[in-house]
Amino acid sequence: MAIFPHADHDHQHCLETLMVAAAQLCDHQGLRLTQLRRAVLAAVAGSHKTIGAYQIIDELAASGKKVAPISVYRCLEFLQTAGLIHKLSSTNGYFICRSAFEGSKKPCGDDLLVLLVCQGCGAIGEMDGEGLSPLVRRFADKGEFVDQHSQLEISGLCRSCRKNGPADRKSAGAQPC
Amino acid sequence: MAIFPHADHDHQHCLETLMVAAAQLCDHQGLRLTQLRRAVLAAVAGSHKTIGAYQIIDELAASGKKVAPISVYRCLEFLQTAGLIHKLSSTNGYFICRSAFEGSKKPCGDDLLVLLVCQGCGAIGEMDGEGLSPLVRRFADKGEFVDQHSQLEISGLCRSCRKNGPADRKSAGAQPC
DNA sequence: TGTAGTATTGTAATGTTATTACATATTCAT
DNA sequence: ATGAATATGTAATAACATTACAATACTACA
Repeated sequence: MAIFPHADHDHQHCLETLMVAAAQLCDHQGLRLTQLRRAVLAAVAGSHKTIGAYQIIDELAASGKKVAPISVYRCLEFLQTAGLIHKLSSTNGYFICRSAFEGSKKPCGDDLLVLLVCQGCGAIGEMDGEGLSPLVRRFADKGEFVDQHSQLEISGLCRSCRKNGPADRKSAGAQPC
Repeated sequence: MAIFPHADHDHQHCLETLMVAAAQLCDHQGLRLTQLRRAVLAAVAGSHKTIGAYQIIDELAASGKKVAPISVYRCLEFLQTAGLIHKLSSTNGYFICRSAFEGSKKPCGDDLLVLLVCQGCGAIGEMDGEGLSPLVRRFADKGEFVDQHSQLEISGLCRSCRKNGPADRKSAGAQPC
């Protein structure tokens, strides 16, 4: 899969892969992927962009399921711990872990994330942090610091937003990018 | 200056250096460091940790100056643009730019930040991102992405928090670390 | 199977962070 | 002085997140 999926990719397929992988992953870890958690996961997995907690609430409400904020936050925390989703702290948005989307059976350690964040369409490209790890350790050493978790957020423009120009970008909310 | 200043360093000196440097810097850039902006800057500069917008409001109120949230946010945005402060997105906290604390006369480009964030005492160590820049470009290239701004947040424990152990850390709010 | 213990979800209220919209006041250049 | 631009004030509200406690649903094991 490309780091930024094409606008016309088969997202239904992404979703199916994810749900199967998530079930397996939770099973192996002895975690319970309940109905509510599944619903929240599906909402987050609706696109390759971030989604806010209250947007999730709205989506669930739209499909007839009324859930309180706290319930959604509890699910989000569970899913983060399980390694199925991540949080983009600069926007308080949640998004699916790439390795989960790709059907990985192993939980994604989130101790080193590298994220490309498109300012045009909001798409998130998650990359493996190869090469970054030693650098992080070097930074930490310099500060006599012991690192536990790192996140590199790179903001910019993805290919299609660069091509389409600023005019097109604003309306990009609907497309998967 | 060490990346994490010692608990017993002369913080008054930090403050004075900062205020002089800030005035010069704004002057050179044709920016107006008004009284309100100065007050907000001073509040942020009260420590080498992050401070929340509403904490700033409280501090100003305590010294007799009642300010609305929006005013503080406007100042914070100004100060960020001027390169005097940064925001730690994972905690929505604001902190003084290291180069401003050190009296630099040039605005700090904030297109590449490397931050050590101590989970014990909340101190922020800002490092120059030497060595990271090419890596960021490599990550971006891989995703056919054009990067504009990057922030690497490294969470962990600073030296003194590691030494003092968990018991001591909770109460660390008062000391400059 | 019953039951105790753990995990999950529900309910209600509230806390925290940030923005919109519009009015007023201050500063700058001429 | 005056108009334009910049900065701040006022009020309301939006957006994000948590606390405290009650009820329900699973799991293990006698």
